[in-house]
Amino acid sequence: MLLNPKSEEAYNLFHEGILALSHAEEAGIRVDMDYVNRQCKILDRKMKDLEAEFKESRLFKHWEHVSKGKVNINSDAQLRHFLYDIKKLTPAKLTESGLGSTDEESLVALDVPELLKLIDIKKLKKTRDYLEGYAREQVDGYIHPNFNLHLVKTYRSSSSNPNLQNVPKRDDDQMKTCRGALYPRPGHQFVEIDFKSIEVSISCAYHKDSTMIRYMKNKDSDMHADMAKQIFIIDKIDKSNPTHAILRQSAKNGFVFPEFYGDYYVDCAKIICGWAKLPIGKWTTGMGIELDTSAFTISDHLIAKGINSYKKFESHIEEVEDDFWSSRFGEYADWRKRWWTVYQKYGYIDLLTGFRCSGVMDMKNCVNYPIQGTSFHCLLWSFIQTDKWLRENKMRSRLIGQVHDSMILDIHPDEREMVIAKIKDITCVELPQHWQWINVPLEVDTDIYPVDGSWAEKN
DNA sequence: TGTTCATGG
DNA sequence: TATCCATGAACA
Repeated sequence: MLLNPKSEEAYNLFHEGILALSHAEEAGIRVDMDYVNRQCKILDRKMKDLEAEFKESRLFKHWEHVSKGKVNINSDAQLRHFLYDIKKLTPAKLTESGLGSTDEESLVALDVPELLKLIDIKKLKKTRDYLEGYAREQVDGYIHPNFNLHLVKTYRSSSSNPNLQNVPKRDDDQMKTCRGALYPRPGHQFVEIDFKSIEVSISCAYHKDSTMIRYMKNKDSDMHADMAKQIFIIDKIDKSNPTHAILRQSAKNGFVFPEFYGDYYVDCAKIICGWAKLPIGKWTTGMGIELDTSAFTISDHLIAKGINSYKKFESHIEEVEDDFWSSRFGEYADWRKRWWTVYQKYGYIDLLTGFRCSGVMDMKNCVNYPIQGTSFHCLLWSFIQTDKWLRENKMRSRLIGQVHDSMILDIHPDEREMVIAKIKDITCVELPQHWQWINVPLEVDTDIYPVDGSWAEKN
């Protein structure tokens, strides 16, 4: 990737940035190697047991028979051949190159119970890979993840050896096993500070859409709840109601974000149904998540509103999409068109932070790169100021890493409140003063871990 | 070396 | 015209 800063300020951001990141690399993160060794043994045992069970199954015996006894259960190519060529099952989806997919979603869709064991084995193996990485990379009980600024075409960072930016978090078992290996220095505690929806905030600096700016400025408004109301045709979203929370999540992760990144109604309808547990095929009453306390489900509700088939739901989402881009966020849509036109004319686009993206881009790249890069630059600028402040004030606390929109610190408890207050000032006050094109308030979330607690022990 | 899969934002 | 950006392992 070619770094192309077009201003002294852009150059300086990365120059100071890589120095600050190198301080975090030098500090490193403590690894409990006894724990790593114990967990690896436990994982090995679980994988061995599952593999033995899998090899007892009729499915495996058939596989073994047709492959002349040379089955490699780690080979997706062999599994694909067996499932889709030999057993003639129909793949739920295809890969990029048009072959039958063997990812978790596709295997689950085949509804073959034995394959669930295979999925579990793969998951345990993946977990083990993280632990092996820590064992391989640790020096005197500390890992020193690299943070790179020269590898990503959007001008984000990346991390490697080991990668600190993709440590499991969503799956509780994987999260506990992997993050449970990593500790702060003795007597210290982890603190993570992350920007709330930074990409949405930064998108406002580019498109200046008045409706979206209102959403970001007004704490009582909630874009995702409003979309949930429109998508599911309900009057009100009460976030404290667990069912409503799922509907809001469906709207956020199945419609709003996919639309921002360039997806369209056909795929959005599918994702939303995944969240709401509605089938893509035939619809009847009594399907999907339950609304309220009765056995009244989301399908009952939608059918009562006239959406009595999946196809009708898809058309409904098409209308929601049309309204989303032509009415609700019309100024955002206009900006995307203008931005794409500029790229087609000049062959490049310039970020508000002074970096230039060029090379082959499609429209989605053109409208997403500047937002992704600039959002990270907000984190990087804050990281640099925090690093300077901690060093100038001879603090015992230090920055140890960064995950795109969050800073990770190893903090001495006596300094905790002062450090957190300073970082809140840097991120939410100093940063918008430094870059005056930031046109909505910025907010952060703070996660405080116990003293001497691992990265798995979030409160 | 390219593809596919899994993990994160 | 159909979700953006990464790293890393394993296989063919």
